[in-house]
Amino acid sequence: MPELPEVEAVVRTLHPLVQGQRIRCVHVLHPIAVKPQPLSRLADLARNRRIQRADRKGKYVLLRLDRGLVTLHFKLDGRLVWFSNARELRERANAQENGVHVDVAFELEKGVLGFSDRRHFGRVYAWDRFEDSSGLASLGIDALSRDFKAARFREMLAGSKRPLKDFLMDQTRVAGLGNIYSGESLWHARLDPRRRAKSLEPEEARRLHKAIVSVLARALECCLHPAPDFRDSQWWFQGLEKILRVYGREGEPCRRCDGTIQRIEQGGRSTYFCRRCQK
DNA sequence: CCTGCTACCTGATGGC
DNA sequence: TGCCATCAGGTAGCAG
Repeated sequence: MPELPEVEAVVRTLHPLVQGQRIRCVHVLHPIAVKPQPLSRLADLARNRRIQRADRKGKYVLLRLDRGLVTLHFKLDGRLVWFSNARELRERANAQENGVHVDVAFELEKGVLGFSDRRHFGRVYAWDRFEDSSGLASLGIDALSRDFKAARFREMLAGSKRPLKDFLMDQTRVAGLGNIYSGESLWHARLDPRRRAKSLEPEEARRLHKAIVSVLARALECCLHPAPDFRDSQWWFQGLEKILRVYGREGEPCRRCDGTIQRIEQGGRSTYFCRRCQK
């Protein structure tokens, strides 16, 4: 489950399900999901703790406990699943029939929250304090937060010679954009992804800031309708295609000019853009 | 400090 | 059909 809007939608759905609940038991069904932390670390920290709230920073989901916190990162394919009770978890988790892949499960007073990632890139970690997680502690300004302001963004751009696409993907500067929405934002701002960040004129920087904010807002709306449903194993975000202007459209016509969408590689990832109108 | 590259995994898809 | 190559919405860790 990829970028910031998807994670935000998940957290908004998750929060009312778990707030105030005590974690009765933690099951690590696929130990790779907690590596490299010691196997017992998660259960030791989380068992019998109460979840004060579920929230989000960048693409991380946080379960803030009455002591310590749990972080979940979905990487490319991770997701949440929900079971009514421990019995349903036992019967269905990683079962042949009617089975659901589950890596880690938190048995709550009411319901069971599961973390699932067949690809095993995703991770679930336990921390005493927020700052102990280097990934979390190094995150930059959250792209959906009020602190993400045009003036500040312009200063950050001015301090980097990296290509715009790489700059936007860097979570230590602006947290939340990934491969899809960084490319979409650059298309909306009519900027060439290969341009050096510091080469932007003030007006271009403002345009990019505005594009990021509006792309994320539209994507979040889309992710909330319909809202995530952790009970439905088929559930996934619907209708994202209709808001995407360039992603995955190599060889197809640009939606703004007579150009054709190209695919290039940047930092080992695919970038889609229109050479004709993105300058 | 900054940057670029690779590894980490599994599954879907398309060409032959 | 089978086999192989390529691709996938992310980040940590490492070398230079």
